[in-house]
Amino acid sequence: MKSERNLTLSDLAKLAGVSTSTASRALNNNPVIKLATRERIQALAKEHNFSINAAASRLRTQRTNVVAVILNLIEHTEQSINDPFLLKVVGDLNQALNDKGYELLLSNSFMAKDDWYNYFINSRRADGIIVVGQAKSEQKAIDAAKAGAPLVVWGDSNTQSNYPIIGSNNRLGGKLAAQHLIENGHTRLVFLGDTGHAEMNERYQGYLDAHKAAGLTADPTLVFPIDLTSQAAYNAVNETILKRGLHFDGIVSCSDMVALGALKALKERYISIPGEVAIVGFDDIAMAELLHPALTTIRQNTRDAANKMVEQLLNQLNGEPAFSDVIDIELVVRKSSV
Amino acid sequence: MKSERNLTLSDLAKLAGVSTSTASRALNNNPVIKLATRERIQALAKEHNFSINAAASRLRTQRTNVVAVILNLIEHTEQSINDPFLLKVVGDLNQALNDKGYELLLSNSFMAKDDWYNYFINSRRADGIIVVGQAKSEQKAIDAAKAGAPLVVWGDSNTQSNYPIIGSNNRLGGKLAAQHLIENGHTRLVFLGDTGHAEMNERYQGYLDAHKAAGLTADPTLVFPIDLTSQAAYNAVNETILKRGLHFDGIVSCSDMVALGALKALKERYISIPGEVAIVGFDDIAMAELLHPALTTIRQNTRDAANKMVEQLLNQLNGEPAFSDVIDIELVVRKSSV
DNA sequence: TTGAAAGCGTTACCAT
DNA sequence: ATGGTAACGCTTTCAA
Repeated sequence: MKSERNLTLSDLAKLAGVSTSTASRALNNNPVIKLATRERIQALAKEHNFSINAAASRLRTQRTNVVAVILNLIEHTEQSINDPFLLKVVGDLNQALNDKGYELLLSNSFMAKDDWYNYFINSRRADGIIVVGQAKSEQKAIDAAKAGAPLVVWGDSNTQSNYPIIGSNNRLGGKLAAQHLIENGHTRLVFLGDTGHAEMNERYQGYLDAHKAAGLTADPTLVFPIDLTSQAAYNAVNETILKRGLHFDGIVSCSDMVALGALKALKERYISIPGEVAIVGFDDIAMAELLHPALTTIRQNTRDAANKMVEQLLNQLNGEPAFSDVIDIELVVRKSSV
Repeated sequence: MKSERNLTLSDLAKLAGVSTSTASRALNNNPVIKLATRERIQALAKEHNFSINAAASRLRTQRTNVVAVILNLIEHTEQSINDPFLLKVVGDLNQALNDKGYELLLSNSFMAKDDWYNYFINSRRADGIIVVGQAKSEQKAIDAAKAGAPLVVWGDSNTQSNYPIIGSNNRLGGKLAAQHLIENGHTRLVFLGDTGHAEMNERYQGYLDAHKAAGLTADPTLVFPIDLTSQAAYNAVNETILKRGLHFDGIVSCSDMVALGALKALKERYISIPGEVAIVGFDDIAMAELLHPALTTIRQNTRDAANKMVEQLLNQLNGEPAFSDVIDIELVVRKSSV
């Protein structure tokens, strides 16, 4: 109930007839305390609904057991916050962090103060930072890492950086997507994505790899450097068809949401999929298999990625070296391409 | 840099040639301190990258300025974590909380320990709790509120409870959806949603209201009490058509994701939409307007809802009374129904 | 308008 | 195996 003053550790110790030190050790399962004593005190704590005061504990230990997760949204495209892929990553991170005894403080790049190191780490709000989404400018992450913030970024792991980056094998993903379309007889492939963005550029390189491997030359006018939103994709596909007619027969998209926008533009014009235009997405969000036609896509293993990000962050917290790493991806073939 | 010991408030005070008290007041913009002094010290803090130690501050003030947001997922349907609607709500809550100077600690009902009051409030991890998604059982919320946790729940605001519930006008939503279909000549309306769930039942009541208002009698065999997932909807629609043929001409869905599953089942059978079957969703997630056909739906104003939830939570934190409240909804007509 | 000092509740060092 | 005690860094009461 609200009224009764909160039990403190020393109150609990008194109830148990031991010192505060012993009570503290008992609750932390310190083996130096006799097992019987430990169990007795833990039971007493439960009985009295006692919880360690996290603020005091954090002040004393200088650790919070909290990790700040920053969604690095791209300015001016508020859409990206609606991308289901992000939620999946956040959900998996929450799971992975909880498994290791950490909690997740959610933030995003619009709201987080500029100085991530000071705001989260120096102020002891969190022990480390995980950034989801490599924006075009990574200055804040670079600064934070330079200041000494334990930090892991989701993004393109080939990028040179002073912090570990975990990400999918984007180049392979782009290659698998284009290769799949080429093998099914589509050769004029639109690339829907901004090659100025590190991850997207990797996918584009993979797209080029596939062309080269097939002895084809990619047409640079088929690259549409759009924002990562359905709306942008819809507009881009509409415009190019208006201007040049149906001058392509396949689309490699940088996300499933982007593919969705493209799909809509095509369907509105009664262009048959995959007959006239085949399309491949990226991410494999839940919705992909529910579209009509179901969307062929490159699945990113977010569970695995989340675990690896947390692992590399914990390495830093423990003073061990941490490294960038690549996550396997796989092509999931559905009706939009065959 | 990592090596240099952290500046404390008293260090900063020394640098400024004032007492710790003065420095503390200056950083908190306490008007009792001369403006010039305040500005001088704030500038000094910025210059030295000083940040108040949140742990110490929280211990001393007994406030965290953190709110725990718990995603109350329904066991056994892991899909719900993928519902984009949830991310939207979380994003808006983050925004609303930040506007009021609070941070968002993310949790979900699988991971949050059973005893929310103890874990979040008693332990001073957070000042209050916002629960998103009224599961069928609200026992944890009831217990937390009984224990004195400042608590607000997103759900059906008509439910009797010992805590404020903010939610959409679900009954009106259900009515608008059914009414819209009826007005467009559809009279055998499937209701896709579990009426054992408070919010869904309200929508169902609205669905019944619309029938009554039109002088129609709803057919109880058209109610499919499915889980809130696309897959469940897909299966339910497939099965009923297999068993009974196309014995309905409209669908009122309990979420856009559910509508998506239904849509897929219909399209696979080449049933024309909205010609043979018209369909209305619920939520208005970003994807709704991008489906083909674009999905008519009931828009939930999550921004407004987030602000109201935060408002009612702050009321409790300030010892003021807090109340349940209803959020306006609106019918958004698109191609899936006309 | 400013300063001194107590105290928030824990943990960990040093004793025993 | 357990206890005494200092210290973590801040805010706030009281005094000047």
